[in-house]
Amino acid sequence: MPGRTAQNEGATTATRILDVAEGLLQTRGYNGFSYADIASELDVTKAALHYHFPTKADLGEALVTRYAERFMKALAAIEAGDDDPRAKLDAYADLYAQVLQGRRMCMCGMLAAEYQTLPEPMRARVLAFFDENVVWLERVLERGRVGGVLAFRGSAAEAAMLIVDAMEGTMLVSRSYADPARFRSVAGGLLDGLVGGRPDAAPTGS
Amino acid sequence: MPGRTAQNEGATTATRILDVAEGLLQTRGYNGFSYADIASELDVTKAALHYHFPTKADLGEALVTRYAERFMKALAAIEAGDDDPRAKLDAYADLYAQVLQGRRMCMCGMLAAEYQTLPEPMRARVLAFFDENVVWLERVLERGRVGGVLAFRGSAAEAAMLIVDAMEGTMLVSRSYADPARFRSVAGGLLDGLVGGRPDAAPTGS
DNA sequence: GTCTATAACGAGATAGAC
DNA sequence: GTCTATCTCGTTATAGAC
Repeated sequence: MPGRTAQNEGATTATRILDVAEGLLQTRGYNGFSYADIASELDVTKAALHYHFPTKADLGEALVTRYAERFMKALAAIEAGDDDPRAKLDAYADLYAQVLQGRRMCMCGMLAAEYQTLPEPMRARVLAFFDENVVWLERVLERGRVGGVLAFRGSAAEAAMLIVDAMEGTMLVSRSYADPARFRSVAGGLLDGLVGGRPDAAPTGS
Repeated sequence: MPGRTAQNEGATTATRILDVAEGLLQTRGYNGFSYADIASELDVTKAALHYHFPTKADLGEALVTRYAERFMKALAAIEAGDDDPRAKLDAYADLYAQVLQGRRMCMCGMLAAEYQTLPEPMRARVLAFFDENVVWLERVLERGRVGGVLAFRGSAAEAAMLIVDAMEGTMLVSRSYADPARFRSVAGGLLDGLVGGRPDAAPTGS
């Protein structure tokens, strides 16, 4: 990739703005960065940013829309693979683990914290992201149960919500410790305990 | 309680400031409220607030310190009870459920999202809060396992981290949906699946 | 301990030249 | 499409009277 810089020189300006703003949003939150921050990283003026994204609400909506679309494509890619259901769940957890690199939080988890301060269009996108995650997981879980390779208590919908919420939560906490290994340990332990798919290790000590 | 108002007229001014600021912090985040917001709710001037808490960092540190102390006292109260370990875990989840009323997020979960923008003293308090939660849970889990009433995979430390992280995560997501029932369902499902303590319902479909 | 007043700065946003 | 310049407002914080 010749000529590429940290700000992705080969891309359109709008895309480069989104790339920088995305990093700031996932690191500092929607209320934790300004147009001035983006401008200084890209070495352009604030006015130029307002040409591409007139208001911060416009920018925020574009950011969460792009993020959600990219995430759904990644889910579709996992879906298309020929792995077994447990491997799909591991791949799902790995999506979050990748985001956690560079001390980034899941964008929608971050926005969930700031939910009460968000413009309405952003709120709707955040909830849609969680809904779509739950639907995807529900399908994987249900198929795994029908196929006899996954076993879990309760409904697939409840298990799916638990997985989404636990991913967001352990990401949130592990990021504060700057410890991606903590995330991997907790996420792996959740999947082991929830759906099995491995030789059932006898609980120790009893 | 005669003479009490929503702003707790009977308390000292510093306490009333903390009460209002606490609600704002847990609802909107540290970067989502200002001294002007507190002043308008209490009907005092911003200057009066700065007398009690010179800087916002001072206020933030006082808030997280008070919150953590109160939470640890609640944990000690559960510890002192003669309930069985599973009941203690349910009581633990109920602490979070109570916070979620009024659309509030756990203060330290909220601050974990904003971690990168926090002054160092606040950061340390947030991590200490999580550490103390894990230590408390670890003890409950270990005693339950030794006593034969709890069974879970892996180490007590890993299970404790999973519980803390999942509580924070499901709180974060459920609050966006304004749906405390969602929290209760997911938190209950986690404890059922993780530690049992109930008749082992056979997984369906396999 | 609380007030008025204001300083000092940064945020989001716009006008108009180039 | 990007710039300079500017505007308005909100935010944190301080000085000094009461």
